[in-house]
Amino acid sequence: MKRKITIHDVAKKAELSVSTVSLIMNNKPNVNEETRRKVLEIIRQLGYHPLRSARGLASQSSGNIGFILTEDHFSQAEPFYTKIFLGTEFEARNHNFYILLTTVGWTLKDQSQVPRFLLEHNVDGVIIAGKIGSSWVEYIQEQNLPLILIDYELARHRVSTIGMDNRTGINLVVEHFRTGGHSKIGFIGGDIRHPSIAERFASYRDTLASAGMPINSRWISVGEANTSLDDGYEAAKRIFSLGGERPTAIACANDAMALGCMKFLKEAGIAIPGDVAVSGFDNIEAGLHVEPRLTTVNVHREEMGGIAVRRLVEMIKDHSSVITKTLTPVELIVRDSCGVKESVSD
Amino acid sequence: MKRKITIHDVAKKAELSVSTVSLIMNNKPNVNEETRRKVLEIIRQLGYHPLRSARGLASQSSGNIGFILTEDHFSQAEPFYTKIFLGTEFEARNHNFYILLTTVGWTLKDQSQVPRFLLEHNVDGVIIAGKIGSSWVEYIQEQNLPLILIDYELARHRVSTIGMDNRTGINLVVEHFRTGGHSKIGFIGGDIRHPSIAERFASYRDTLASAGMPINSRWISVGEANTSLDDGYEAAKRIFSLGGERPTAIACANDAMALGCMKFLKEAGIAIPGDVAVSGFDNIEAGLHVEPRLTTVNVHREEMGGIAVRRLVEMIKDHSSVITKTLTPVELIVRDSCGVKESVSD
DNA sequence: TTGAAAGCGCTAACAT
DNA sequence: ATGTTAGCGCTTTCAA
Repeated sequence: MKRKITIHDVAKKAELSVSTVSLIMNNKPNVNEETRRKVLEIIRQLGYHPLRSARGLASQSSGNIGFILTEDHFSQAEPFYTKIFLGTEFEARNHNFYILLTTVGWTLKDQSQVPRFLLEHNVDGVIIAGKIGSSWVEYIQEQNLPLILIDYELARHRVSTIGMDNRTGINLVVEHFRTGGHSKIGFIGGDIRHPSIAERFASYRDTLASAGMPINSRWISVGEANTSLDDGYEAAKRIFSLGGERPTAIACANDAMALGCMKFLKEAGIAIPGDVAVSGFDNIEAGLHVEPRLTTVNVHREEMGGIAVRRLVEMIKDHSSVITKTLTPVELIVRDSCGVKESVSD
Repeated sequence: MKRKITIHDVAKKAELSVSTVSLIMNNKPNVNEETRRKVLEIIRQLGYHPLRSARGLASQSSGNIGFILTEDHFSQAEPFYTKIFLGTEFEARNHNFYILLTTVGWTLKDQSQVPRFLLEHNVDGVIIAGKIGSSWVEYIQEQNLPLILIDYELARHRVSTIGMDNRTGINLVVEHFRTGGHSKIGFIGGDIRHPSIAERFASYRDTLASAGMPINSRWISVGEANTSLDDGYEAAKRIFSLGGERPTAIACANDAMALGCMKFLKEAGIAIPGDVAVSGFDNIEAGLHVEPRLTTVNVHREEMGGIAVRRLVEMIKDHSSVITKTLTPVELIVRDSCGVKESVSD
């Protein structure tokens, strides 16, 4: 049984002390270049690799990043947050970190709910994706752990965030409708308490206002409990059950609700985009498969995860606690549900 | 600055030695019940939690499970393997393990390709999902690491696997077509070298044969390089470009290819299911959004991941190296693309 | 049933 | 620039 190769084996073969080898393993300065080269070569020959748990114990670091998602976000059919998670996994490799994933309840009620990776000091920093109770943010900050929020923010907390350019996204949509000849544009928002949704709604209003277009509250539905397909369906039903003038276009705050909206319109015999144009936000897979294909706003989900990891690794390494807010860009994707051809010029 | 609570703090407060506390932490026998209770209570009071890396170093175990995916499986648009991965994440929590994910190339070419978690002994076992080069299996087995394959197997290697009941799945599809009045049933297989696809193809032939139905090689396409939507499209084009009698139903070996097949048929002006019925396999999200909605076979992806973790944890804890092959059940999901209503009786 | 003590393999002060 | 050494916090023989 061949024993595992340790740092001592390397030191012995190099006729040096373990501390020198350790310095080299960790790319520390103050090492003779020749020595470094020699040791590196011996390490290669021996196939030496330091044991993660030994490094962890000695250096009080785990090499892991915790990723926290609320249970309902995790179990969503549409893998919006899953994509973000995979983006973190991918980027983490470039920094020699691994991601530990866990789901939690909405708020931190008692100690038994705390993820094991926090209790066992098995992560060096934490990423939280999506809307979550502030108690979690507070708990993690009390542990002095670097923290990043993705697609969420808490006004009353100093915490770095990665978001997306919601305002520009909806602005592009509404402008696209407007230049395509629409003047009666509605909005389906779902749960307006989510910061991203609120921004999208605000941008809808601002864009209409600055274009001098009418805002009709009967074309707007933002009071749903959530932002699911069913919420979109119900919202559309609400808007189109009202008498009076109807909108000719509906900007939905996400693709799921846009799909629900389309479902209702189809059932009601309202033609898309003939009678009513529809747009979404997020660019989920399903939007490609519906008939007509959904016009939407693309969000770079994997990249958001990647950026979060890069920022977090910075925070871990530099011990810097500068608060940053990063916005990732979005772009309009014109497909068939909006009935407006993309103009050649801008 | 309040120091971290260690096992010594617990021992001191309990007026016992650390070894006794350790025994209790690890649920070992030969401890006085009263002592155990007392210590447990003190642990609770102190809010003590052992440091993962310290346990790891002392016990030569990491508390992690490695999950390996080939790069192309990872980056697939349709999250088939992602679902399996999330299933492992979920189940791992029940066993106090975390999952470390990594992607690798098709074959293990040189040492620098080996995932860091293997080199650093940072996993206690490994799960591989999907088709992969045998060199990886060999490497991991050389390390004496417990290993499970999901949705793949290697005839020449002794390794435990988790699969799905491919034969029953296709059997249900073909029988459904047959009892619905179809007698000319084709098959689109894509990359027949994948064991799951091969089983589905075999089941297609067997079912037709035992029903005494004709097998027409011109209704079959199994020579594609892959199993993507495009492969399905090309396969359908091939089949329907041939002269002579055409099939009235096509069983596709997965949903992606079924979608591609439908795309071709639509473009060719062939009605679904009026002229040709289509079925898939896997039950991916997109099948719900196409028009007509896709009849398919449901596969319990998350559960496959969960079962893999349970088996692997057994292997880790018992040091048992019994080889098992587990099949998860599947079920037919009748929707609109097959034009056959589900019969009330069986 | 409990305790003493020797590591596990590495990092990081401190010394040279 | 390199070496010595004391831990990091836990598990695990072995002894009592």
